[in-house]
Amino acid sequence: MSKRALSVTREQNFPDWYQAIVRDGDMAETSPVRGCMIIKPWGWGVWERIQAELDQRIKDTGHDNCYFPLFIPMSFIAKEAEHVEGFAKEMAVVTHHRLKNEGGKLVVDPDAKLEEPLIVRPTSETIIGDAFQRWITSYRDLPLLINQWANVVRWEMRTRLFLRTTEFLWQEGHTAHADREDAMAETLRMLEVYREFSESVLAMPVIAGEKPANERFPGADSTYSIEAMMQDGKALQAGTSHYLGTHFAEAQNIQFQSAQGTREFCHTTSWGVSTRLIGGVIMTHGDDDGLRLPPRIAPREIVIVPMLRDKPDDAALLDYCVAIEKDLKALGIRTLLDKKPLKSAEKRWNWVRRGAPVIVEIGGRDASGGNVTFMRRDKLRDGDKIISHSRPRDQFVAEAQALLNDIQATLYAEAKARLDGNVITDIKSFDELTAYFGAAETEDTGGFKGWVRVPWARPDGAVLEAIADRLKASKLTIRNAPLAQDKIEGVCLFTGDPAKEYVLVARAY
RNA sequence: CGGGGCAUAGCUCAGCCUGGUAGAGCGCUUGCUUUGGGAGCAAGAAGUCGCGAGUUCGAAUCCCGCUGCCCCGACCA
Repeated sequence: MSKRALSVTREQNFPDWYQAIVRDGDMAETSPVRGCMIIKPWGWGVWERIQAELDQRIKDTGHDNCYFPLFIPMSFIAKEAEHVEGFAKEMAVVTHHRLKNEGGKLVVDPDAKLEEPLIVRPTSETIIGDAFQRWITSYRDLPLLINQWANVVRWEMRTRLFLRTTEFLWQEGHTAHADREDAMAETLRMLEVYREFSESVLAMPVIAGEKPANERFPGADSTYSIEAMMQDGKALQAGTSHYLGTHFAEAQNIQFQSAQGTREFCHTTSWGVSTRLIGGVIMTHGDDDGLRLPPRIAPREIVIVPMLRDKPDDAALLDYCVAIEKDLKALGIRTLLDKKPLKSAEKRWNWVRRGAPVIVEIGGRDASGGNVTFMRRDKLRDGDKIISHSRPRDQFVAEAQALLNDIQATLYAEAKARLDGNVITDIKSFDELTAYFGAAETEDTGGFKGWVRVPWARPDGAVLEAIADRLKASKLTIRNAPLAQDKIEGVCLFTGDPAKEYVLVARAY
C-alpha cells in the first residue's frame, strides 16, 4: 500500500499539491472576495509564531512598533514618481463614504463622493514619510527606527493562497538616517536578520543578495532580497530590504539640521516580510503526506492522540495522557491533547496533514506499561511503512526538547542540501542557459531545474532591459547577486564585458 | 484586457449531445458490529442544477443575455 495523506503528489502536479496542502492542512481557504484569503486557526497559529520570533528580532535591533492608517490620501502616493509608476496599476481606491437604499437595492450614494479619493495602502512609505517629516528636526532625532505589523492591499492579476494575495499581512520597517552609510548599514542589518530568521526559525535556507536594477522596489536606490529554493526548483523571494536613498526624503521634505547647522535630507530604508513566508515553508518542507512544520513555528509542537475505544478504560487512558501533556507543557513545549470525538486514525492523519512535528499515539497498553508511542513528522515513513517509536514515558518527556531540536535541524539540513546541490555553475552562454531551462511552454513538464549562477557585469538601462526581456522568453529572472561571492572570473554571460560579480538566474514565484 | 474552460449536495464530479420525478463517490447523522491503528454493514439528512429572460405541455438538458470562478497570456517591489 502506498496510500498518502494527500490526493495528489508533488511529482504529479506541484501547483495542485500546493493547493491540497493549504486546504487539507487546514491552513487557509479562499474568501468570497477574489484573491483574498481566510487564514484558518492552524495557519494563523503559524503566522503568530512567525510574528513572535521576528518581532523579537526587530526589537532586539532597536526598532519600535507603531501603527499607521490603512487609508492613504491619493496625493501622498503621487509624491515619488517611480513609486507611483510602480504601484498605480494595482491600487484599491475608496471614492465614497455612504450607501443608500434605492428601490430596495443598495447602491453607492453619488452624493457621498470623497473630495480626495483614499487609497488602501499597498505599502506605507508615503504616509510614514509624512510623519517622519514632522517627527525629525535634528540629527539628534536620528536614526529613527520604526516597524509596523499590518495588512496591505495590492490588486494583483493572478493570486495564489499565501504566495500572492490581494490582501496580505506583513511587517514593514521604516527607518531614517543621517547619511548613506548608516542607512545602508541598516538595510543590510535587516537583510541579515531575515536571513538568520529564515534559516533558524523557518528552517528555510536562503541566498541573501542584491536585486538587479530592473527588479528594484519603485523608488529605491538599491533593493536586497533573500531567495529560497522551492521543491520544484523555483525561487521564492522571501523578504526584501531597500535602501531608498534620499528619494522619499526629497519628495516628502524629510530634513534635519546637522551638528554643523546645515539642513540635510534623511536617507531612508524600508524592509518587509509577509504571509508569503508561509507559502515558502509549505513548498520547502511539505511532502506527499502534507505539511511538515519546523517545531519553532508549529502552533503545537507535540500532539497527543489517545486511542480511545469507547470503553470504561478510556478514563484511565485519558488520565495518563493528561499527565504527559502537563509534563510537556511544564517544559514550555506547545502541546495539545486531541480529545475530539473522532476516530483515532482520522485524528492521526489530520495531524500528519497539518504537519505537527511530533504525533504521539497512546493506547491502553502504553498506559499500563508506562510507555509512549510516537511518530516524527519529518521522518514519517520508511518506504511506504509508517515509522513508529516507543519510549518509556519519563524518557520521552526528558528527551522531548532534544527531539524537537533534532526535527528542526533535520528539516533545515534537508532543505540546505537541496539548495546547495542545485545551483549550476558551468553554463557558459545565453543559448546554453535557455536550452537548459527549455522553452517557456515546456515548463510544466520540464521537471526540476534549480538555479543557475552566471558571471555578470552589472549592466543597466536599455542593455539590462533587453537581457530581462530575453530571459523572460524562457520565464527566467535574475534573482539576486549573492552577498557571499566567490572570487569572480571571466566575462559577463550576457554582455561579454569583464564580469563584476555572479548572479543567480531562475524561474520564480 | 485577449484566448480557452467551467458553474449540479459540504467536497470531487456524472447526467446535457438525443428535454420527461435530481444522481454517484467521499464527507456528515443514527444504529449495530469491529478495535494497537486510514474498519465493516445498514438506515438517514442534505441541492431554488450560478443569475435572468425565452422556446416548450414539460428545461439541469435547447436558445439568448448576464455574473462569477479556473487555466494560459499580459501584469507582478
